[in-house]
Amino acid sequence: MVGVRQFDEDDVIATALDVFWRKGLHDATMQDLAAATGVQRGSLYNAYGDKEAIFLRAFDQYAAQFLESAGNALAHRDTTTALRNFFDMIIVNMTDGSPARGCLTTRTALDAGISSAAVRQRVQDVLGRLEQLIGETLGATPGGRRAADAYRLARVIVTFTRGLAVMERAGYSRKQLKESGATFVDAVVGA
Amino acid sequence: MVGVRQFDEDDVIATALDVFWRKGLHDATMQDLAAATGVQRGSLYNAYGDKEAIFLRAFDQYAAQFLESAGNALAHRDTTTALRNFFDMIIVNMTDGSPARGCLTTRTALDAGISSAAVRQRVQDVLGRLEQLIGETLGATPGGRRAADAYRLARVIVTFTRGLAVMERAGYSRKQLKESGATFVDAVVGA
DNA sequence: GTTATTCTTGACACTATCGTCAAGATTGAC
DNA sequence: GTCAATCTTGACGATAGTGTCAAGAATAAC
Repeated sequence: MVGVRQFDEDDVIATALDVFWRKGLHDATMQDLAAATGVQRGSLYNAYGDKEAIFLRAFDQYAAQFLESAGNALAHRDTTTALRNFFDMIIVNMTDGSPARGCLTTRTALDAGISSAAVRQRVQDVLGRLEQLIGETLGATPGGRRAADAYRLARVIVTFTRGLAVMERAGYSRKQLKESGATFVDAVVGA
Repeated sequence: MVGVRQFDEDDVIATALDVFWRKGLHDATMQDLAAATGVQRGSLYNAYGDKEAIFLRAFDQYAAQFLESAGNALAHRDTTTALRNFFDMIIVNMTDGSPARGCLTTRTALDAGISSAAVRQRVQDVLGRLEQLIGETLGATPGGRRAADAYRLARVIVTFTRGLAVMERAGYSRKQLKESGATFVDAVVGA
């Protein structure tokens, strides 16, 4: 290696994630990324190819961290506690920052101008793995549900979390989201 | 009146609604609207001012029709039946067309590049009125819930419908959405 | 210290979109 | 048929974004 890269790639991706999280893939421009990272547009093109490539790296990092947090939150013997933790985590994740950043996965799923198969696939992967995690949690309950029921319910829970992300964008406060989350958990699992 | 308008305003708004529904406020361009309606860009600017004004008209029409459909679907004595009808309506609404158009309200709520207070307000209005409709339905059940419970649950139901809209965008089929809807209704109300 | 390689930089060409405007076309009212 | 108001049309300037490229800067290896 000669003529060495002037910036730390991990830093750039982490900063890019923040930009994409706030603006969305479509609305974040290369100029935004250049300004936020302090790396010139040309260098970014040279290093990564194009905006989508940067997004994919950032999203992968986000997804890994997100799924790990979800897994941790769900790691409780008591299903109700596990789900409460999980919802707390989800809601904090989307209401964090000022102004709040919302949920990147949901924003990306709704981003109109995305035809990229790679991006769609990532979104589906995150949701699928989340479903899996929750399904395992529900099925593993001592004297728990039948597997089919657990996974059907897991999908309902994932769907509800997506709904929370939309409500956050619509202007509902963290407190309101938490109340809905609690009501949901009581209604669905507590019963 | 002299120099009379060459197009039918209702037709234009209806066509514009279709364009916005498919592309979103941000991604639909005046050129798209001009091409779809057959009315030149300049004429649209002359008649409506700008894109947002057209969107607001189209969205109002959409919201009125949507809330009426919701009200009809919910108009059943039996709460469970009412909710089933409601979810059928919602899911058909978002999976209709090919390719499916998704949910306009949800898309608009997530649209990143929207700073317009007017637009945000419309989204909140639709969700608020929907909550109201569902709350009334739940509260009106013979021997029904306490009002506070009904409205808290109504918000959970609205949230879940938003989740369905996201899942549709993520690639879930009408059939899968209906299954989740049914599971949700059973879990939340059937219990 | 020289070299060869890689990165950085700023300018460039291209495309898309917005909103505006003057000139022309249209038509109801008289 | 003429007039006057309104609509339509196509062109314009401005802005913003994309991706590319040649020239220059930096540095690891020798």
